[in-house]
Amino acid sequence: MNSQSIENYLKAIFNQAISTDEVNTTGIAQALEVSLPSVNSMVKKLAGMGLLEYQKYKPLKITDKGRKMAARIIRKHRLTEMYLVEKMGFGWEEVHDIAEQLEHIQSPAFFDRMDELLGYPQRDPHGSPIPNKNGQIAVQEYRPLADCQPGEQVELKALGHTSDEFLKYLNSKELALGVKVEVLEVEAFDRNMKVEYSGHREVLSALVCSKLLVS
Amino acid sequence: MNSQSIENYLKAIFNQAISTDEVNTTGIAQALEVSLPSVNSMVKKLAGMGLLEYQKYKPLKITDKGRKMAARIIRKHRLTEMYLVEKMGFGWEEVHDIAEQLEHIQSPAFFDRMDELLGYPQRDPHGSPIPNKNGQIAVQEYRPLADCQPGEQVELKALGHTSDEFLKYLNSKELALGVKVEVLEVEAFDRNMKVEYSGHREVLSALVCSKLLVS
DNA sequence: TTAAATAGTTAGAATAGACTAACAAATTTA
DNA sequence: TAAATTTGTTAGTCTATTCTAACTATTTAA
Ligand SMILES: [Mn+2]
Ligand SMILES: [Mn+2]
Ligand SMILES: [Mn+2]
Ligand SMILES: [Mn+2]
Repeated sequence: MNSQSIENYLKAIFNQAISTDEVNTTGIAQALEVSLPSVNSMVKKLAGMGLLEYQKYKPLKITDKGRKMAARIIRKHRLTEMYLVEKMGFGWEEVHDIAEQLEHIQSPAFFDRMDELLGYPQRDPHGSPIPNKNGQIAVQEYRPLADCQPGEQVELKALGHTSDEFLKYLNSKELALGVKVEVLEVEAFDRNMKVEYSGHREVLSALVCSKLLVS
Repeated sequence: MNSQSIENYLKAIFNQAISTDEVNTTGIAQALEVSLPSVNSMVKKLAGMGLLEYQKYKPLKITDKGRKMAARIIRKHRLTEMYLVEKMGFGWEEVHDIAEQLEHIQSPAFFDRMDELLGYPQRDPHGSPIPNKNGQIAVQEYRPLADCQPGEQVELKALGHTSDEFLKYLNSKELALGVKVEVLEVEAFDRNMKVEYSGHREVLSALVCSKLLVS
């Protein structure tokens, strides 16, 4: 059985591989808040387990085996988040830290039951795809709101960032998944957007718009 | 934050203290399937944390602080078992191993929500009392079926033993909590009991009768 | 294209938690 | 009560995971 440490490192490497492809040691150290040498020694261990390809001074490459294993942990994380929101009444800003722990529970039956009770959901409460039991994960086909033009009407589908603070900010603006958003104006200077959705009229910063994924 | 190891040792010591009062190192080693020296060194650590009183070669004594901390872990364990049975459809024989892991989750909100969704249950699926949030635990006021006399009518309230095998055995006999049992005969030689309950007529061994707690 | 800055590595040490081997105390049995 | 058995302790080792300090390779900038 893999330790929680191993699982957390692997997951962090997998997540960075999605966004940047070039995974570097420093990024993992920052994501996990550990020292560079800690990452270095764990990377060697993961490579020894066949989960990474590792060559000194080269960017890390996750193997298919590693990808699959990471996706299975992420599956548990996201099913848990969905369960906490849908079945236990938590807000989407409250569930990540709990899921961070529950993702290490060893009990296929426990997660299968969650999955079943939830009706086999495809996405977690933040719109991220839930990998299947084989560790396969759907690709995100959404684009950031920031890429939209004035006059476009789109639907909020997922988030590119899921910190508590951002989620609370979205709560305060009543921005939730499924909301239909119309782009009214884009400020050329700073790319702020004036938008309208469910009776609200708001100006959203470029930073926020880059984290709202729509279709 | 206490490690899972610390929590498991403390819980094992607390549990032995309930049944035997005289807690000895060997019993803990057997319960946790670790070596005697492992227990010895952990005992010293727990004593240093003020959770045990420890004197060389003397039986272990758990302190009030230790008792309270253990009860809070057991609260999480038993709430989890109840939740798994009541809200997720698991059988009472399936939940212990999952609860053994979930009891270490650090999230008061998670367990508070379980408690609330369950309607603040007093007992777990095996009839054991659920300690309250302050680490106080109700005393078991039930007696073993083995102490009953022929002609008595009693109700099955809790179990004195909760291994998977025993629970599956009870399933096979359709013996569940709440079942009304009448003692028909007691065999003087081996204390086997002939009993009747919900249309069944069975002979139960003395061992089984000693583990069925009734009132 | 050398110098500075950044990124990655190695060596060595600390802590937690487990173990075996050897021994000592306490208890049981003869 | 003396011997045998059981129980508990100590010493020393091992693995996992973390760290700091020192160093090296790579990348960026002057
Ligand atoms: Mn999350
Ligand atoms: Mn985690
Ligand atoms: Mn249990
Ligand atoms: Mn446990």
